[in-house]
Amino acid sequence: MGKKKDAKERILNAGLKEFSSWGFSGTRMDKIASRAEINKAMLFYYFSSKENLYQEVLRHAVRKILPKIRNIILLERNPKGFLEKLPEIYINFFSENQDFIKMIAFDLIQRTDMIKTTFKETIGTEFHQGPQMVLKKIKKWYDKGAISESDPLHFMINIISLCLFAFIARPIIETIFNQKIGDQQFIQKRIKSVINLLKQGMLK
Amino acid sequence: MGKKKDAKERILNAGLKEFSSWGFSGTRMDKIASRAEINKAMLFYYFSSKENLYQEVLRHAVRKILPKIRNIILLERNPKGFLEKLPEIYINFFSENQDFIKMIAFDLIQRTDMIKTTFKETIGTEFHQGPQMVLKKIKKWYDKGAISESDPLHFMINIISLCLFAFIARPIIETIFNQKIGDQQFIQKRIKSVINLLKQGMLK
Amino acid sequence: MGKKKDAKERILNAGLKEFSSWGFSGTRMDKIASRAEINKAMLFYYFSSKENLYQEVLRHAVRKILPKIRNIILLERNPKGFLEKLPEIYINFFSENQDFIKMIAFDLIQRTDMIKTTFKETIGTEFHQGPQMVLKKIKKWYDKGAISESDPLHFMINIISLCLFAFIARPIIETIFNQKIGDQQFIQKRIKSVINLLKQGMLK
Amino acid sequence: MGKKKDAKERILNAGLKEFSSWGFSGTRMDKIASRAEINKAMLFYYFSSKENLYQEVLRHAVRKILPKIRNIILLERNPKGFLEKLPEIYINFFSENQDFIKMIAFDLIQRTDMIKTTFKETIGTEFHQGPQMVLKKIKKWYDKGAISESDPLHFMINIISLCLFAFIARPIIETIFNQKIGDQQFIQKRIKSVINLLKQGMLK
DNA sequence: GATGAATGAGAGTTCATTCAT
DNA sequence: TATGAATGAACTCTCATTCAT
Repeated sequence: MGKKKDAKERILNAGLKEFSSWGFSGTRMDKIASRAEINKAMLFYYFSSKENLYQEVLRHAVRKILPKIRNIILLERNPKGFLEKLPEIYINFFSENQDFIKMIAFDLIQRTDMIKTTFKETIGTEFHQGPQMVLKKIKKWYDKGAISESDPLHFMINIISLCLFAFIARPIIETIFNQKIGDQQFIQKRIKSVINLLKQGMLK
Repeated sequence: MGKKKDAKERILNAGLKEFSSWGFSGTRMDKIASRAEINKAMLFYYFSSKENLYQEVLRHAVRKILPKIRNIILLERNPKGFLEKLPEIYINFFSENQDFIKMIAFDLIQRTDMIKTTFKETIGTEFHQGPQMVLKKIKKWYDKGAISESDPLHFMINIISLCLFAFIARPIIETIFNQKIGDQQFIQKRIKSVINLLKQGMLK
Repeated sequence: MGKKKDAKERILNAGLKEFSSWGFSGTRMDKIASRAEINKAMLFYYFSSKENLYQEVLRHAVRKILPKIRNIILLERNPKGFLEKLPEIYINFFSENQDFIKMIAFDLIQRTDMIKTTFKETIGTEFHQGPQMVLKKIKKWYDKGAISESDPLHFMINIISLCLFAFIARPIIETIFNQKIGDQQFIQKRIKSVINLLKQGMLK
Repeated sequence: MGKKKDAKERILNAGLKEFSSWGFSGTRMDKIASRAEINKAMLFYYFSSKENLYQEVLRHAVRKILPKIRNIILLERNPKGFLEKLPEIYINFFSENQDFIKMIAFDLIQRTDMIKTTFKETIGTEFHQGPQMVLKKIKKWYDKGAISESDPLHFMINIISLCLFAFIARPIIETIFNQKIGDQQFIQKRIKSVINLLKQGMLK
């Protein structure tokens, strides 16, 4: 019984690695199979098609990640705490789950509809009306005069942009500014810089 | 008006459109050919391989874009002006050149080395020591007490993240927050939000 | 009776037929496939490329043939027997393996290095120091005054030329001298003529 | 006027080099063009197709060669002179015209009918009934008891085999016997060996 | 569940040949 | 004559998918 679950899990992990490295069309079923140490035909036995495997991998990853994010977003009641805690959690999380980020990034660029659906599904079951509630909460903060950004959407976009973008663009940043970005060091600095900017820039 | 000489240019444009939509392996040479209204064999006549065409498209795009960006970065002497002008120029530029952004994004995720090379080449000839000079300038601003971010690199990353990320992540933002992002409207708001955040958050 | 295991063998045979008829570039993978009664993709499944298939066919043929030749060459101890037996064996062998001859001939003319390598490999494992020993043996015959040709290399070249060349040049001979060469009849005469010439011409 | 003839001649020479190196299907029109320092379209202007160019090259070469050969064959009246002179002339000639030999060899293996035709044509106009007369002459020698080979055809095949084969098979001989064949040295030895063998082996 | 062999549709690439000028 | 661009058919090779065992 253990072996079976193993196989599916191994395939999903292998799929994540491959899809995140090569994108959908760049990924080869052979490579997933050999990475998962499984016969190629078994991929189809378990997941019936590349398309479907892709979606399952995405779903699997999204499902693993969303819960970790929603709590902070939903529970934190005051903006200062929000802006102090979110970046740390996000940045650490992203830096530890770069495969996942890459896969989503690929998907965002290319297959708009699929990730929309996947998120909707997962949000639907996991999140309920989370996002709307977050926006409402932020709106209230603004109405109370606690923050300076009037549009809750841009409030969130600002946060996410600052936390996430560096991980996608790192190679180009390294090239342009000719600076090797050391892992841990960079991440700690990034967290501090983002928190400072957000607090000074959006709190009143 | 040289229909003939056009061919190369037409191929490069078609290539940009296709590669930016489908990534490297997802792109079909047939589609590039028909988009460029040209016989498929001509692609190979001019560019000898898909790989090479891809690189040329990237190079072509980078070469077209870098010059437009460098002036503002290099010329502006005071941080307030810098933070007021850059976001507008960047965001407008990105929103008008989404193909290019997508293509670079694809490449960033997947083929780190190639884009590094391409940028180095182009920066080498176009930019000279621009990036280093920018970092020095920012450092000086900090030393004079004009800005609050001590690390020039993160100063720049903050700016670029806020300007660029929204264009990549738009579909997911639309989904999560269930809001259709109207083009012009969104862009104008984005510019304002970013400028506010940056000025309030990083100027002293 | 293993239809499956046959596949590789069938491909090698079909490859020999086609390559020997059309040369490397003249040969079509489709034709090999259909001659082997196999899906075209299987060629690549088993042999990965045309180039590689070609080499395997060559290797396969060389490996099949060398052993049959070496025994006579190595075992025969006196020159009279040598010159009487060799031509018969060679000529019969060549006439029954014309595909192989043609393929090697093609290769000789065109791709010198490859066949060198293939022979070296096969000789290395099958033949050990056979050729050198043969030359030494012939040298001894000359030293004892048993043969008139002082150079062992030309001794061997003479034999091989007389046995092999007619099979390559048959069409041109037929044309020039306007004589249809009947198979069995021609071969028997050829054997006799060669043996006579060699014995009378090189034995003392 | 000079330039024009130049072009055709240059193409024919380039064609000989290429066809003799790569065979018919292995030869690329592009390479012939660039070797002849001429635009590719001009090949077709002058020779209308690859097939036709090939035949012209063959014809051109055959026409250049046959006359040089026929005189000795036809004029020499006694077998001793015949067997002494022919090998030297043949071997020298072959060693100086290896391209031609290779091209014919390719053709022999592959496109039997074409070279038959080409030879017939050229023999028809240049040679008249030469070959038949040679065979008759040899027959007479045998009837007079001057030679030991009763079949004139094999008499000729023996000569040609010994003179020509070494030039085709040189690479394989070098490999098998692990001996580098020095050009001039080898040729002189070859001539001597062949003459000795033929005289001792076929003269009475 | 598991495997190696098989398949068909299509991808990138090549090449002789032709066109426009 | 001469050239660079253009074309279409064919070729090698790939890959998701299925079959037989």
